[in-house]
Amino acid sequence: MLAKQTPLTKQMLSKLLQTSSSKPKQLKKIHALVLTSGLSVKNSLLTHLLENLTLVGDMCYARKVFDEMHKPRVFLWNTLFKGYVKNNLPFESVQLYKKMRDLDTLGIVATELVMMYMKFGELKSAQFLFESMQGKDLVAWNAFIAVCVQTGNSALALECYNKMCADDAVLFDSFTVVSMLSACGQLGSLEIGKEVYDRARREGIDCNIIVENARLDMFLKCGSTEEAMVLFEEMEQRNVVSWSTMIVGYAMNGDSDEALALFNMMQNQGIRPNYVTFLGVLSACSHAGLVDEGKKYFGIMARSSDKSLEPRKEHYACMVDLLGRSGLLEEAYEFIKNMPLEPDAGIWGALLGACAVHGEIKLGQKVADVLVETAPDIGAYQVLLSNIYAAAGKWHCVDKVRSKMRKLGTKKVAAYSSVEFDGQLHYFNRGDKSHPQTKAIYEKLEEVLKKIRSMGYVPQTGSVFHDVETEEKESSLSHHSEKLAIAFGLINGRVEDPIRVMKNLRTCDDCHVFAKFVSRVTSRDIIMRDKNRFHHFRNGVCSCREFW
DNA sequence: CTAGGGTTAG
Repeated sequence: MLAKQTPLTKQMLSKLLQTSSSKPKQLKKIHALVLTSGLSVKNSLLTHLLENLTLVGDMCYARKVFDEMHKPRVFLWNTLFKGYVKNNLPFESVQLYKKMRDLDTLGIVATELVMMYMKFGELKSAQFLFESMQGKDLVAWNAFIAVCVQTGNSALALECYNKMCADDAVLFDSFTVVSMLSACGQLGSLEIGKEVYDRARREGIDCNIIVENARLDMFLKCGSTEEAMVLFEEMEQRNVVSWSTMIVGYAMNGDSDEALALFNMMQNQGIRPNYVTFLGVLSACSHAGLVDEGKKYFGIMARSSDKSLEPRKEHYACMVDLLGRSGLLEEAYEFIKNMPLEPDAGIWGALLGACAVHGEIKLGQKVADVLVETAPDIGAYQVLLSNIYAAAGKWHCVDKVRSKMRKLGTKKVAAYSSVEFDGQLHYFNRGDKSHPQTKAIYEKLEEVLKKIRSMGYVPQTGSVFHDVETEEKESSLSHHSEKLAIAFGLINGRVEDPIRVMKNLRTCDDCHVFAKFVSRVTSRDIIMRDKNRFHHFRNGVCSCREFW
């Protein structure tokens, strides 16, 4: 009764729409109320309704409401698109996109949508939409390339860059260059990275500090600390990102002394370190086993009056890594238990990694149990646990972990290595026979194995995690992806150039020993990047000094 | 009312 007599006001409707968020039926009722209220229906009033409908997933009704709107603004299109993304309806969104095609808001919304798909892990949808976009402008191309790199799809970014270069309608700019240098760093593609940069120079693109920082990072991620240092010294300006890039890069390349020296120089020059800088410093300590120094720097952060330098989860993970790697497993465990932040999978993962390095079964098991709860979908942790069991010869436990993984559908990431040659990346899996030079590669491998065996190389069968006979273990080991990659490098590269091998996972003991021997008998430098760090092999010695 | 792209770390 009362409701009928009380005139419905905009404020009331707006309130109503804001508070009722989760019941589709209620939302439809309110919509009816809006339509019959006689109030002039403004888009702003319908915005909440649209948002709520997309939240509850009633996209059909959301579309109906949207179609009733008068000249919807960009953000309203966006709301609907976001709804489609969230409810995983790529085809509807493309349909909507086609409708939008005649309007001038086209590019902006579609670009944002493509990025959103990528960030949701919907690679196929993102590609589908991106390719359906007609007359893409520079920003659209750049956005796609950038988001590819950000989501770890650098190979796709490279592909896209080539397509963009082939398209006469767009020219690239410094944004493109930065993303591409970043992509080349990820891929370990030194030649292509240089090519991109040289082309930018030729075409008169303004190579500002961001471009140079990206190039610096590219050199370091490709293991070329020499070129990075030359560039760093030549740079007209250096900001905190330049310094941090150097510190992080040198730490990753195993030169902790240089990393810490850079940190001191930076402070002497009055550049304030930020939290990323400290991540580099801590990781430098970690890779060199400098426990006391690491604690010192962590203490500096914790005591700093600068709020932005308060240790974050990543710093705690670094400390766990530092303690654990140095064999202080119990201390690392206590450190986690006492930390003021909620430990995440990355922190527990660091401890599990350390348990694996030191063959610590009991603690490893405990940590793995925690990780099954917090990150059941990350196969790497289960693999670590199973490796710990395997190293101790507890094969029935290995089987248990494996069958559990099978039951949960947890996937292992397959190991692969790559080597760049002649501006082209060559990929190898374990036991790979797909490369056109397969025959020559395996012959080279045999030849080298024979030579280094006579010099005392013994396969480290301890790093085979299957319960098989020794002979089988050796043959399984000898075809690891990094060995194939090294053999490929021996055949193809110039003798004076190092062989740069990029591996997606941690390398094994045997491949590490193998690379040392090979660097000695062939007099070639081998630079190997694994998931954690670089190993620079020269004349039978590795830069890591056996601590990794 | 605003609203698409870039560097270090994860």
